[in-house]
Amino acid sequence: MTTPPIDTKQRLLDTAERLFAMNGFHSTSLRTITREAQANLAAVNYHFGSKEALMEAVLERRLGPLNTAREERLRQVLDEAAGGERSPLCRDVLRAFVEPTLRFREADAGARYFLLLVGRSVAEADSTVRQSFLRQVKPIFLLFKNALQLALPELSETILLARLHFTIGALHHIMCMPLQTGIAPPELILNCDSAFMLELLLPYLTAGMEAP
Amino acid sequence: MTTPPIDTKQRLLDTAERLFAMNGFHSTSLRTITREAQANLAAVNYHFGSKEALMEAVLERRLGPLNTAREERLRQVLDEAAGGERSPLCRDVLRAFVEPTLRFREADAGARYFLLLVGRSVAEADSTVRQSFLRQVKPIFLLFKNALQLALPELSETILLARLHFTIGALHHIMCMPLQTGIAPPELILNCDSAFMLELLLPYLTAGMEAP
DNA sequence: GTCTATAGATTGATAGAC
DNA sequence: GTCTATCAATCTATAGAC
Repeated sequence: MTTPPIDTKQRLLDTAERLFAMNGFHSTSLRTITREAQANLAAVNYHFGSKEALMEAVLERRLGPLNTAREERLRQVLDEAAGGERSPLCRDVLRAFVEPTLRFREADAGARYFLLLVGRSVAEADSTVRQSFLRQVKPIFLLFKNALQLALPELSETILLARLHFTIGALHHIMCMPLQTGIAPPELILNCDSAFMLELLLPYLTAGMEAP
Repeated sequence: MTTPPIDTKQRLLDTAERLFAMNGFHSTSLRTITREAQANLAAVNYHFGSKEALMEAVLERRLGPLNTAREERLRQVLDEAAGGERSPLCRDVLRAFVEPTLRFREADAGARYFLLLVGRSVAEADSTVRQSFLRQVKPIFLLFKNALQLALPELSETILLARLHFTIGALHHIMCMPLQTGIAPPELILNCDSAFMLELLLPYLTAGMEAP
């Protein structure tokens, strides 16, 4: 066979994921993507319809499974707590969000690029890209907001929402920084393993969320 | 006089600040900037030399004064503590960073756009823009890192650096979200006042930083 | 300093052969 | 599905008149 190891559509997704994450949506041209994916310039429009549809597909491919994993972990936590009628622990709820993310990060090299892309997509200035991302995370966001309200019933909704946003911000920021030069500490660079990162994140996020 | 109320250079800075913040560096063309600033297309290259130099100037104009204010507040905190030989309080160090930022936010409408731009610049995919921003915040970052090491001598440098990054992430995220639709809570939107925001931020950040 | 005009390059998208 | 060729629109930057 002279066909490449994986099909064109997959190669386009992998390449676009990496390039969008590293250089941004607007700075990455279809020419660059198709060249590096060893595909024809017209391939993106044939397989996806447009550059924006390609970005949407890049997000969807990984966000689907990741959010499913988060949802299942959260359900476990809630079931264990609601079997009795106790509230879930804040730390367990946070772990149900963070741990699948970090575990996901170790799946393959592309996943790491993807998380970099996610970290950047919230702050993305282009409204098409940002809205596409927000649309895909809104359901899981609301699920965790509700779980946290069970864990911390004494907090007003305003304070809880604000703290959830701080949490998301901290998490996304740390997924962005590792690939960057300069300010980021070497221990947090690309090769940092998930267990270590989780040990750094969980105490900080839990303490912040439970602050008086 | 038929000359406009403020000179062209200022109008270009104001307009670029707003458009870069709202739509991003790459999605904002010199044509759009000069049109909205009621200046000629060639004006940017005459006054600044290039589009990138314009961005650099936009960042410099506000980051200079803001960082000076942060530095002075930090010096006060350190002086009060070191006059005796006590360590500064973590909360006071954090407040020295956050409060000038929020106060700055109320100065004028442009400042609010600027903080949105700052929130986006850390995660910016374009390396020129990101590097330009990081270069301008690195000194103040190191100053606060040192102050926090005085406040929390029991933390290892790795943990402290990680937590400082989480803090920066939470702060920048919340400066980005307010102008966005969808997920952000209405209370955190554009019109949220600084005192309220400070009351939300400080307990969260302090608790996270001081976590066991 | 401000303007017009344009160079020079790059972009996303598509038509049509194979 | 893949390819070539190309369109039409965009962009930054600059040269040169006023």
